[in-house]
Amino acid sequence: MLQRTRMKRKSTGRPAKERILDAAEQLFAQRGFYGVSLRDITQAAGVDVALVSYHFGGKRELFTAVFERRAEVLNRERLELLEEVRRRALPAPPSLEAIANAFFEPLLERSARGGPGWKSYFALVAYVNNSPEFGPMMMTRHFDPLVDRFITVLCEALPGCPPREIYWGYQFLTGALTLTFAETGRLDKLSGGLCRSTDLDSVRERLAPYVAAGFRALCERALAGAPDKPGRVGAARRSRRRP
Amino acid sequence: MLQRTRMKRKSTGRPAKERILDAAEQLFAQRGFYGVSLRDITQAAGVDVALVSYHFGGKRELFTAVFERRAEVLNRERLELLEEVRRRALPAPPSLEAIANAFFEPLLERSARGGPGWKSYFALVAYVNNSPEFGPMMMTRHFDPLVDRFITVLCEALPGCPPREIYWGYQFLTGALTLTFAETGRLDKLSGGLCRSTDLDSVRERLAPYVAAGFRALCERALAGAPDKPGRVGAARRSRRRP
DNA sequence: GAATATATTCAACAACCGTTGAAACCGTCA
DNA sequence: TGACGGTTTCAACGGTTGTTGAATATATTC
Repeated sequence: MLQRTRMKRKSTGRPAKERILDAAEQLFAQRGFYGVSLRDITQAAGVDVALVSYHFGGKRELFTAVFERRAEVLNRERLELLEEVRRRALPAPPSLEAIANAFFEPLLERSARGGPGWKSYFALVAYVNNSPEFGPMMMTRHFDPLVDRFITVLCEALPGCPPREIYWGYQFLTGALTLTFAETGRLDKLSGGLCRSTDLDSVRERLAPYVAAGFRALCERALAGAPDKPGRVGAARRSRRRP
Repeated sequence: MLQRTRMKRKSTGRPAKERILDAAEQLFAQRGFYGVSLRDITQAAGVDVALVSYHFGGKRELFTAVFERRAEVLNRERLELLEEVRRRALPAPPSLEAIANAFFEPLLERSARGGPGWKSYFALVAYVNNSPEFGPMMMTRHFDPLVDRFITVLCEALPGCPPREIYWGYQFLTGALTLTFAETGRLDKLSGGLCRSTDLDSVRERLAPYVAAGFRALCERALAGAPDKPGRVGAARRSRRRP
């Protein structure tokens, strides 16, 4: 009677929806949104293509679902750590090192010891953060409240420092962190094996002192009388403190 | 006799090969390698699709051609500036600020005042540098000799500093620079207009002090007896300077 | 001006893309 | 058992992808 025999379903324990998210997480992190097809993803997940439309609605929605899955738990943890650091230092503001550490320590910890999914996730965040197309919308939507809070605490820790300097310092910090999470392996080649970009413990030890010193330098530069528009080096010195 | 009438060619002065490179530069920078089709590019260039295969061989080769076009002139200029900075400081090594400045000043200058092509190009380099797929190969091939030279000079400027620290400091520096060139506009939103990510003069003034202070902090941390594996914070302090 | 080399156009190719609808499978509760 | 709702499979859709070959147009050379 011409009945078709269907493939038995894979049924590898984990529900299909999460298998899709896992596979998409890894592939999107490796090759970006456009570099991966739904068939790449569903094949890696051992699942039919149509399930993406069924469970998520479309490719775009799958992409944001992957991005959102781990964002909230992460933000909560980082915020709690920041407030704890703040409480411990009372009545003084916490050190810049402690603030910076609260910012990226939960990320480095999970990337190093949270399993391969987390590692892919941070590479994906690095991709999104650097993307002119996805970056502004997705990062802003999910991470801005947290970043605002960090900026506020940084301002308290650097009294008298113009907020503009804090924002630029944060920009440099997040850039350094982003490239680290991209884990392109370039540092390994460059250093001839002296540094391994997967060695997140090395990052953990160094990033906080690095950016803390950077913040202080920015603050000093601003307070020590850098004019609004220094132009060339000579002109800057000349126009300062006109008698 | 059924002769087909052909479209007259566009002939907008500039040769087709360079028009393709220009359009590809802008579009690849915006949406990455996979986010742009050859038809997007050739349509923006006002040129037939088949010309890509004819002039470059294929999409991949076009991508690398775009990347290579401005790399050499850039490297030469940066290297000359570095050697000039070095010469001027003799017999002492140049300051960290001067070295860092020589590293990114030619980039910022051309991005700000070199025309839209240059601006797109640096966004493209940011994309490549953060890409796990293209980054290691393309960056290494075109920029490693230059970076090696900069690392050497940095080591001279920080005598006694373990080279490992220099490499990590360079990693953070290039990460901050990369995110800046991506120009996602996120900093603008975050700061409520207080900072503009397109304001490369602000970057120029701040990046050198920031990273120079960071390098010094890394060096001090290494020399001040940071153990090889500090583990947790408490353990690190306890094991230092055992009597 | 004819011959030649280079450049560009056009049409088509097979492969792949995201998405869809209908059918089949599955466990659950009545 | 039978009906039912949530999942999954299958096949197909129209559109787009990178690439190719032949025909045509333009420039160069003798």
